[in-house]
Amino acid sequence: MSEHTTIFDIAREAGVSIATVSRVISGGAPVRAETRERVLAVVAKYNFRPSLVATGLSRKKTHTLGIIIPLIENPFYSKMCVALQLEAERLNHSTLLFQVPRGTMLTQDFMDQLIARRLDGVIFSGDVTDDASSDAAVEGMLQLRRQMPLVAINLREACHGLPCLMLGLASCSALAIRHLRKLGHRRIALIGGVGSAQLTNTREQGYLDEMEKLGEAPYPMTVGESAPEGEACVTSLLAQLGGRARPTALMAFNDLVALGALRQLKRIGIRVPEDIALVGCDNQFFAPYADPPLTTLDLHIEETSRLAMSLLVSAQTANLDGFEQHFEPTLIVRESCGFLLNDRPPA
Amino acid sequence: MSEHTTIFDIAREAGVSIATVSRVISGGAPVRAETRERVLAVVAKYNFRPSLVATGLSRKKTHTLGIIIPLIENPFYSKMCVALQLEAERLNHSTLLFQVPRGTMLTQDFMDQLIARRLDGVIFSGDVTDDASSDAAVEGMLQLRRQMPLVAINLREACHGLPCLMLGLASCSALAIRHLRKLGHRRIALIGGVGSAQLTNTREQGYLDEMEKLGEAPYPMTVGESAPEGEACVTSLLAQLGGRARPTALMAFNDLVALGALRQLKRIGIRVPEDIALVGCDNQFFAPYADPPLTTLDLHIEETSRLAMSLLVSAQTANLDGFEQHFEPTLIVRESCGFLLNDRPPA
DNA sequence: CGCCATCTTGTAAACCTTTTCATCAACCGG
DNA sequence: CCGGTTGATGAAAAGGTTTACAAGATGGCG
Repeated sequence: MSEHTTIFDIAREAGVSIATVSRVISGGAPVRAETRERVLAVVAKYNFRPSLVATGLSRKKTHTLGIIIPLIENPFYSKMCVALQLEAERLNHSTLLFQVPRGTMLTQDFMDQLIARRLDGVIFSGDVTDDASSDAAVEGMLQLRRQMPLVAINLREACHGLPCLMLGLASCSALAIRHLRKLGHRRIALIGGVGSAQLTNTREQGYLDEMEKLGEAPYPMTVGESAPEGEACVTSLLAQLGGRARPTALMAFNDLVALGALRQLKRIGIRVPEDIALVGCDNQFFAPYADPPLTTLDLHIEETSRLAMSLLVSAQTANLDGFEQHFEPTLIVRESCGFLLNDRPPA
Repeated sequence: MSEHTTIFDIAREAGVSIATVSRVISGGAPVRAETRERVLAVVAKYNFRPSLVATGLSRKKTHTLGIIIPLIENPFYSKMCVALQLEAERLNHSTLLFQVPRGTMLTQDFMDQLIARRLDGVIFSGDVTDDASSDAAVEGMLQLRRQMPLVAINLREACHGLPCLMLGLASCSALAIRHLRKLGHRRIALIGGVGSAQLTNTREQGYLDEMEKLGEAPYPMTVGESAPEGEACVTSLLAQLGGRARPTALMAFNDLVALGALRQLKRIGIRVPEDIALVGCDNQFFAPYADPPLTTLDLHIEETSRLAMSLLVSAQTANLDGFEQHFEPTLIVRESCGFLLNDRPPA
């Protein structure tokens, strides 16, 4: 396309040196008022902006951040991505988007590419599937961090001083189960999950802990995080009951799984919440529109994401090693668990 | 962070000049086999990759593309974004994500920023709200195109030779209405929309045209594109009937609006599909999980997005002026419109 | 054996900024 | 009136790569 006007063009037309132009533009050093005006006029005339690739080279700051998530289409990550991008923009940075599917590890090639781009930092989010890829993921993050600031969202536990914001995944289960408990449920099953072997700060962990406190044996666990998988989960759960009484309440890994469960339950004639209670997770936009509207948990991703992003850009001057913060979910009560008489909202 | 190894380091250690290193890396020019091996060994040893900001400067190609959409959280754009990013990656490019809310025009500042980043191209998608911002958007795209390749997804009509992929938005309405017609409906209303004054290739246009062919007066139109707005739309539609018989079928602007409508209809005791048929649009992931599952239209966004992206990168060598392609939606029949007796799928 | 074409490699310019250092003028206090 | 600041500006280096051009070596051919 057309040639870009450079700082030389501006300098020539304004009758000054390029150093002076640079000074009036970046505004750091003193320039005589009259000179500044003259330069500014030419700058305005040509709508000149210094090439960010050139400034990137000389300043060693690209004003570009990376976002690494499994898949934008997952509404959980959509939310995160919206908040991250908007916050980055507010802080004068652009965001490069990368999707690396869950369970896929960060290849050396991928990381080299990030490094070659000289990003000012990177946000990494995405659970890990099993111990092998978990270790690989952590290894990858550590390697990346050696080259650029990194903050992780939703790491399971503090490790190697990686700056990290942890969503209260285990708390989700705890909150949900306590809620169900108050409504009189004891036979509670967890459906869906990511099938990881290491359980620290996962919904699985919270479920197991809370059931133990309750003195109830946990139900067999199933794997899945999408709506179709949610359907399969209830089928599979029901098939694995082996004589044990059917649960009176289901806790879904997320709202997607809950949606699938809802459909499958309906299909086989189990009513929600009359026959079985159901609680979702993530408070997705569609949760209020399920039938019945889903009781769910809000993980405050937007807030967390914003914080992660501002932390990341501050990391360019401050040291974030070992930074760590936990976020607690809040319960959103709708109708999928039924109500005690005095809890029922005014109709 | 740690200093990066540069081409100088490699050259020194391999005992050659930087030009030679560059040649073995980019592989264009002939290098003696033995020299190549020696350089490659050092490159491997340090895991060297040329800085993309430096190559960007000297080659005038950043291998970076921009994606401009209104809001990732909207599942329509999520889908698009997934496909765009993945395809770009496949073609060895990274994607910068920008969200500019619908109705907000591209500010000069924003565009200058894109230009300053020396992007290799940009994908623009996002309907426009009214004529003023539509003109502004077109103006913006034209200005951008003067500086870098651009392809638009879902422009309403060919204009000024902007390369453009058009989703068959009007066809959606036509397809939906013809389907409803076959099921015996004539009193059909459109709910939701973007409230634009210029109707070319919009669902509104298709609706109006098709109703005219049908010899039916169109129902008043409402505005909205989210689920909560969908609820409001049915309320507002019902309030504006003014004595006219209630429609027997509703066509929603998209699945989100349909979801909202479903909820509101249920609330006021109108059953779907028994009392009123409903068709959505976009075939979102949640459409099969609505109750009843939504009959909807698939716009083939993934395919379109992939094409848009590959077009964009090819645009760096080819001329795309005036390129234009239309995509036709396909109807996805589920249960929200009911069935003629012989159409009912096997239970 | 001399000349030309071919390979291989190095030097240096170009890409576009920022920033350090130097220069020069003006100004201040003594 | 002079040495020392201070302020404004330019020259040039640095940042990391690609590439046009030059140069040296090698081989073929007459």
